[in-house]
Amino acid sequence: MKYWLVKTEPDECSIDDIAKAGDKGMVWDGVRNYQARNFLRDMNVGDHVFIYHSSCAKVGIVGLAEVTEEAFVDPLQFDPDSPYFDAKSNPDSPRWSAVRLRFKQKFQHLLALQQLKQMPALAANPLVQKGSRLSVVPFQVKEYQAVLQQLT
DNA sequence: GCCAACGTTGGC
DNA sequence: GCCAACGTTGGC
Repeated sequence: MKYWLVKTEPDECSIDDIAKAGDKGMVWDGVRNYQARNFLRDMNVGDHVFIYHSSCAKVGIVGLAEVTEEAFVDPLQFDPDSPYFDAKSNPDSPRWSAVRLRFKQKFQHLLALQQLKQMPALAANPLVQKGSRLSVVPFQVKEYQAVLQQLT
């Protein structure tokens, strides 16, 4: 099993929205960065995924989800009405992928970016590095465990 | 709203 | 292949 973190703007899709989606989970689409896409494609069913709220008042890790469907073609890239439409994506070899995520839990407290930056276990993680804009971030087992420990 | 840092595009 | 210009991300 692998561990990840995905960023989301709570105005668009918050941890509560993921919770509301229930057991069917929700399609995690709209990723338009190659490095992030490649990480999406590395996800396997059962992997754990931290949910991180970005571009908002309370930035940080808010909950946990799991992968319920491995990478498939992101439909929005072929939808001209979508902000995620990509005219240059070839249907014979689609550029962008999506996964399906299902809610596991919402943490009682936010683990703020400020706190994450102070954790030695996360020092090497792209999430806390200056200028990093990666929206899908891999977590090492020890990084994952350190986050969970910080939450208890 | 500001702006630093980054990724992508496209001319050459 | 270089690199300037541009658009986007995301913390503050």
